[in-house]
Amino acid sequence: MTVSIKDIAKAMNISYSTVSRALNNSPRVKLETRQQIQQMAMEMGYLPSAVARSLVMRRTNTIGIVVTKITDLFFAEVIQGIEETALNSGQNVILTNSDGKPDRELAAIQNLRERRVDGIILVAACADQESKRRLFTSASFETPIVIINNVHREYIGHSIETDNLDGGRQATRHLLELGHRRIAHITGPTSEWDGVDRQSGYEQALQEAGLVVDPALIVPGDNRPEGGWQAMQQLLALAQPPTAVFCYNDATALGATRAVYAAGLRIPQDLSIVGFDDIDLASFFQPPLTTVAQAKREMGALAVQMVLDLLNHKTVQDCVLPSRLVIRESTAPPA
Amino acid sequence: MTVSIKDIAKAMNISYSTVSRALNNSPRVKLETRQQIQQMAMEMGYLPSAVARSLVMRRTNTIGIVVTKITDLFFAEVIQGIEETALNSGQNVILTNSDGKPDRELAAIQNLRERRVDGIILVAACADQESKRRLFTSASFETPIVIINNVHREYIGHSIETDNLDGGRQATRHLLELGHRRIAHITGPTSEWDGVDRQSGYEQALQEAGLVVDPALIVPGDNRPEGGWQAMQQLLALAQPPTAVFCYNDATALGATRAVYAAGLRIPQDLSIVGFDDIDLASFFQPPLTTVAQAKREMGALAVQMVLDLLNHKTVQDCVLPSRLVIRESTAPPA
DNA sequence: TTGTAAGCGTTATCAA
DNA sequence: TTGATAACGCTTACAA
Repeated sequence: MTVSIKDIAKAMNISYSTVSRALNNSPRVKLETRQQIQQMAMEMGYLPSAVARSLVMRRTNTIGIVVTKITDLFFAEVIQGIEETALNSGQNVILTNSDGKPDRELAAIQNLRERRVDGIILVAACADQESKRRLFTSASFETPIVIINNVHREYIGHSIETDNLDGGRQATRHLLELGHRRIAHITGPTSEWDGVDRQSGYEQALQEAGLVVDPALIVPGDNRPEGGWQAMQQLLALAQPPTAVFCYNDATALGATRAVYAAGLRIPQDLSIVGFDDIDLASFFQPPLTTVAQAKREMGALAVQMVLDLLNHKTVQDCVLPSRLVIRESTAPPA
Repeated sequence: MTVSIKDIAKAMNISYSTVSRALNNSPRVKLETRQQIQQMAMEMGYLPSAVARSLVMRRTNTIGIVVTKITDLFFAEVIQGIEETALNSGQNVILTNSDGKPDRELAAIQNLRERRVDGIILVAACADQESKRRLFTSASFETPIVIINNVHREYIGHSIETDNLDGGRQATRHLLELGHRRIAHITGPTSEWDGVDRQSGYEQALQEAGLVVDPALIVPGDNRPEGGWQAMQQLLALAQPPTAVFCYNDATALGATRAVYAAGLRIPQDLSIVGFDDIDLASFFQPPLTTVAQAKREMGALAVQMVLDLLNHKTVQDCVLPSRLVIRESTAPPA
């Protein structure tokens, strides 16, 4: 039922190569017939087959994205950046979600490769190191892959990251400058490097200030509100609870906030909170959240550029983007 | 450079049809050679070409999704539902984002069709009626399309919706039962039918209660926090401000909440707020948001099932899912 | 300006 | 159990 160029050719009694040319607006076919063919194609409801075309062209003009968690607003905003510049470069974008499952991530990458996408962008890889290595050796050279965030240390390749260490430092320094001395940290999953770096930044800032890092004040979260909520409850139950908390990300901060209010305390009067990411929603939190902004759109744009460069065999460099503290109303001097 | 079955055949000095069979684990090739071939394929870093396969199979085993706004958490959660059941049915999923732009939506659909996906799910279509009609006539029958939410009235086809009217009614009745009499409504974009229905539900509930609908209490939002924030400011500036507000969705409610706090008022003591969607984050809002839940995952699951049925030429029915009021802490009797 | 034919990487139908 | 060979729907030399 699907109409092909052969059908059009048959209907018009011409060769199908002419139809192909006409449809591609080649000057090598007389303007008149070209228009007739296009007209006919339209009438017959012709829809070119990208799969046939890709097969012969050996190019799909699409970039595949694998995102770790589609419900994470930080990722969603990065993706918008990717799409924007990809579309402007004439590349289509298809997205797949691994839902934080390493095996699904690997399967998704494999799938995209089988589809012969021109390049792949991993928005926060979650697969383990070993699988990752296999990814970048073996059949690797075929499809350029660039990773945004959460790059494993050993991997030297094509990656874009925020300066997480400095971000963690900025957040913590801000709290120190406000006069806080008991500053807690709710971490992300320990398997993720960005979280490790943020925590290091936190520890560095404390040490700079001559404070000792108190392990009791470092509590694991899960990068979702649930984890922040639980972690904060744990912190509030401490004999000597913190007066400020630096959270792995904004979602964690939201959960932490909830726990604080539920305990009958106020923010920032009784407790200050800092997040990370600066998702669009953060300025609408109650109170508006002080947080460390990542250059989300830029990350996406850069990643696309990197894929494109790789495709053209240009050399590319790993890239670390600066983070930036955004002070809003969730932080204040201790009571 | 990419190795194909022909390369493997050549390397092993056998015909490539045998290779093909072996790789598909056909019993029609001797176990021993089968294993040898698979071994060799692995060593040579063979990665099958989905595009070549799709061309001959005339099946891609993938469902395409077009989502209106990837940063809308409601959509993100629906998508999770889609992926879950699609993957369980052996279908891959590729996602594209129209970012609320009708032309991008249309382009995305066209693109998915050219890729010959087996079916398309529109998560909240945004294109205008006329384009939509064209979509469902002309080349329409090729690719089954089902729409989740925001279905145009004229379109009778394959769609899944929440009972928005009843949802709006439930939300408003809840406020009425608490004793509110001046209840405002912050709408979604007026171009979207789900919003129209929610508003109708709101008006019906008021009328049931013998109240007149005051146009001054109906203010447009934009289905994002920004819109809710602005609308709420407008409402608070009224000579006689409302004591309760029903918002088009949770994001709007978040913005509205912010405006209330910024004005120095409390929720729910001074003003009650109800949202719509029940995104995962809603229970972490401050205060936890009373809202109308949509069956997000079920919608996704149902949509996939519908696509699959359509593919198998079964008849399917439009489907309206019930909505459910979730009472949390953002609503209380008026002061 | 148009047509013929090869080839892209598979699957599938025949024969052998 | 294996091998030729014809599709699938397109692009693109090369001929005419």
